[in-house]
Amino acid sequence: MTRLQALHIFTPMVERREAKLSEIFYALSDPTRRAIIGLLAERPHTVTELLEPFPVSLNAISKHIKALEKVGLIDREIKGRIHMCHLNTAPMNEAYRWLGGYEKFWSGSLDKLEKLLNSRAKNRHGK
Amino acid sequence: MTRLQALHIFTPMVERREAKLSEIFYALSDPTRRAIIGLLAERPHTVTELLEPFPVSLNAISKHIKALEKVGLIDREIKGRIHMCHLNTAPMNEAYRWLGGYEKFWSGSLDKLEKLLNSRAKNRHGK
DNA sequence: AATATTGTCAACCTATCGGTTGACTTTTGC
DNA sequence: GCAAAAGTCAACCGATAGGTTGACAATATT
Repeated sequence: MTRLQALHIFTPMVERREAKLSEIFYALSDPTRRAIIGLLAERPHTVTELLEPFPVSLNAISKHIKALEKVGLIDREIKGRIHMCHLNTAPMNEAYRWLGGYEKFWSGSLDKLEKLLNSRAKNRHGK
Repeated sequence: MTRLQALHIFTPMVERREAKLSEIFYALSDPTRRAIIGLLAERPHTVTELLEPFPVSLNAISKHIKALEKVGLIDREIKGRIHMCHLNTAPMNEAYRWLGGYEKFWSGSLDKLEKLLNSRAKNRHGK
């Protein structure tokens, strides 16, 4: 039983990280939300500025922003009635690293697989 | 109009790629499906083998497999009554590259973002 | 031939999602 | 002071997701 087969007896820590990963992937699964992220990658935007490109209501955008904020992809800076939205890519890093764990399959390089397996032990000391 | 603001006039090609990206992210947003992928990364599994670690019905797993198959993450090899499931990571590559487009934000190498990153967290050594 | 095994399909249930409209609060500008 | 502007909150709606149970088809086993 070396595999992660006992999903239901995951430790709370791993369980939480799994849940977080699910939320991040889900947040990124909506094209409007990804487009919002794209806009914020250029510069911070207000809510109405973020609304402008999309053929939906202000409320819909407000919800998307709230969803992105909840998973940490957006920081909100409130100044009077203006809500300035800033991109925070930190949560993406986790998803990126998860996918990166499978990079060996498409890179076609056995060296990379070796390197990955070797670096797995000391990975615990990262960050 | 340099930005991708006109989301609704995306070309069909880009539109399709966007849709595919949404599907992939969505497929990865479920912890059971990610765990299935983890198992298949070791070796191919039959449907019942994939069922074993999870406290759900066979039908539920069958649905997850079908979902993963639909987005191309699983190839099914049918031999008699046995359905052998193989992992196909190719679709992940697209999601990986999309996220990679934002790598600069957390790698801390872009001048425009130095300020933001510095204000948010202490500087880390480059890669 | 009879039975167990492997897996799908169909119907259903509940929860949630993304969208809407409408009412409301707070801030800003005239 | 008052109206416009910027957003949120609440309620609702149609679609869909993930789960279940039950029936079924097809292949192996005895």
